[in-house]
Amino acid sequence: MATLGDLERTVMDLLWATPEAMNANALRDAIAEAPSGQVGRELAVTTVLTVLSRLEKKGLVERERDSRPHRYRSVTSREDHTAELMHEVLVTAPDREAVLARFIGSVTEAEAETLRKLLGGS
Amino acid sequence: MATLGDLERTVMDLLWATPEAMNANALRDAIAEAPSGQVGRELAVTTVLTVLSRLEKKGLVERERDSRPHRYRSVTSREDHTAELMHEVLVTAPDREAVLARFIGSVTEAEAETLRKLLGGS
DNA sequence: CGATTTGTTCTACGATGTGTAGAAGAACTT
DNA sequence: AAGTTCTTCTACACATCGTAGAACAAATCG
Repeated sequence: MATLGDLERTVMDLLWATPEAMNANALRDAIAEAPSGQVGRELAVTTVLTVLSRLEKKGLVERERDSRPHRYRSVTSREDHTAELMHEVLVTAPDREAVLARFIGSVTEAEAETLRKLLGGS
Repeated sequence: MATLGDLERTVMDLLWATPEAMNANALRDAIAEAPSGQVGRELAVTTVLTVLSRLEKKGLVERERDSRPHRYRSVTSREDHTAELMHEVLVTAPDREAVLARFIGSVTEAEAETLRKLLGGS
């Protein structure tokens, strides 16, 4: 289960929020600009680069090696990634139907409505 | 996100599979008896106890302190726990509806059918 | 009750993951 | 070629987890 650290998470949030690829400096600045309510996140660029390398190794990020300040981009959308994670969690249990039953009880009515629509045909 | 280690996971699986509370020795033996395909898991009882304490601190396990060989029991069912985890994952994304849409695409037809039934009335 | 056995808690160490960043190396700009 | 800008290497501290011995507590047996 690919669980992310705080900084890794922050970086992914920024990359997910930005369609274009970003370089390490832009990320560094974005993190400094009150990204998630944190105060004083004046990180060294190398810190950001380290995290990006780790995220790349985890397959969450890919980089354009040709453009000189390398530019980084998330491999999947946040939604895809989250859905995939949810599925990974689901399949850890032998009785998936039972899990889904409990799960349904925890979503809001609006979400339930969405699910009904999505499940409509088939 | 409470992510479990391998041994922690093995212990939880055993506790989840057993309705009655178990003591550390019984768990130790159960782990030794080819619990998950592993070979040679001849653990010391203290190892099991340490893991149980950690699981207790994480709120996944509770113990009967009065019965002398303390007996341990999972606090929630595996299904509840898994569903809760799925929900935790879901709410990490701002656009939950989009996540659900992706998620639906990843479940089997049987599971989709279950969901339809569960969502039926409202 | 004192000794032995059984069970629990404390302490600890190695491995791995993560936040953090300096030092060293590579590449681009004049 | 020299300086500037980036990237990669190396490193360290801290947390988590697997693992278990040592120390301490409780029950049991003579």
